[in-house]
Amino acid sequence: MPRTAPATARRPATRLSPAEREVLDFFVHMGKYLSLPRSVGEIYGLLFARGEPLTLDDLVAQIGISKGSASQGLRMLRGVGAVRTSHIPGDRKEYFEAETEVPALVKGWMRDQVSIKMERANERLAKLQSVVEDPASEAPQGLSARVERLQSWHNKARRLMPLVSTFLKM
Amino acid sequence: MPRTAPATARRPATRLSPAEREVLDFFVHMGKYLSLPRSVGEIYGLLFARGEPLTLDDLVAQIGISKGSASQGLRMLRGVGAVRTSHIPGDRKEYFEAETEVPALVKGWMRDQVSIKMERANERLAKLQSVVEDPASEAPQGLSARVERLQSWHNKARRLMPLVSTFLKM
DNA sequence: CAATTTGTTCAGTGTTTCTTGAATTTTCGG
DNA sequence: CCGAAAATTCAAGAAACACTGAACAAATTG
Repeated sequence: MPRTAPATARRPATRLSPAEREVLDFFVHMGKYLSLPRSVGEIYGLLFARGEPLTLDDLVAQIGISKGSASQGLRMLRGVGAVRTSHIPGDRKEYFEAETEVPALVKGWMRDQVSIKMERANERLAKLQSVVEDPASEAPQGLSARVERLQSWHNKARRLMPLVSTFLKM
Repeated sequence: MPRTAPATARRPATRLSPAEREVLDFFVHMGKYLSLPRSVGEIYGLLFARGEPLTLDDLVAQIGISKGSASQGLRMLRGVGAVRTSHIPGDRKEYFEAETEVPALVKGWMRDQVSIKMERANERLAKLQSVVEDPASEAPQGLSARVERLQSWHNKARRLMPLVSTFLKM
């Protein structure tokens, strides 16, 4: 019976310690809750585990992902402030380090994920409201009122955000 | 004669009013923020727009999705409390109605999405902590402290949840 | 209890999203 | 500036996810 490789074959990463494996795994799973690709969780996980700056090539070699994934994942992580970069004089490489301060992470996440989406939601809601109120749109009975209620709750949620931010930074 | 449909054919939904279309669209987009499949946004959208109970077949016909999708989407929506069911005496059909009260929606979402994930995260974190503290796991310098900090922030977030709930129900 | 209507399940298929790796661009030490 | 090293881009392939539709199960009715 020909032994077919399992569909979920893992890549040949250089050895990580059990503790490091566990950290990667942890962040991969947490990342799933935020719909982040596996590679992003792995990258942040390794940087978090090590606690010291690593180069892109380090990440590629140790995790066993492609340079492309590493590059894109790092850009994303830098974008939300989860990863910082630094340089060593006389060394051309870029060094990446995990931001492990939760308040900083929350701040970046609020800014880049939550606020933008709130803004978008607000625009869409305004558009919806105007369409619904146009008689030509043939809105069903009572829809206008329901949409209005949605709007008021949306505003409430917006007012809540700063509170959450404050709380998590205490 | 075998009529072949184009691969990306849109489904032939029966006519929805412009207002209804807009509502579907709105919830499809909001659903994306929560990684919900399009069909779920459409189903909730139509129920929200109409504001009255509809049958599964109504949804299938009006939105233009398959019975399978409708059934699964409705189960999910019922699961989080976004849709209620009812019956009409002497009618075999099941009727579905949107829960439009935001406090009720928040409650269901908290219970089914947030709390469960917090619980899972907590378990994983505990496991991570125990692995990291085991000398055999060869944890890098300082990792143990970082994980501990993570734990304390997690607890903080848990304490925040009831606050958010309360605020949104005011 | 057979016929009919309603709702569910799930294997197959289509679509979206992620990853890879080679080509390309950028960077900086010499 | 030049050349090699570092990083990015992106087309193609792989994997994950959603949708369909037909088979099935459950419920109701004549």
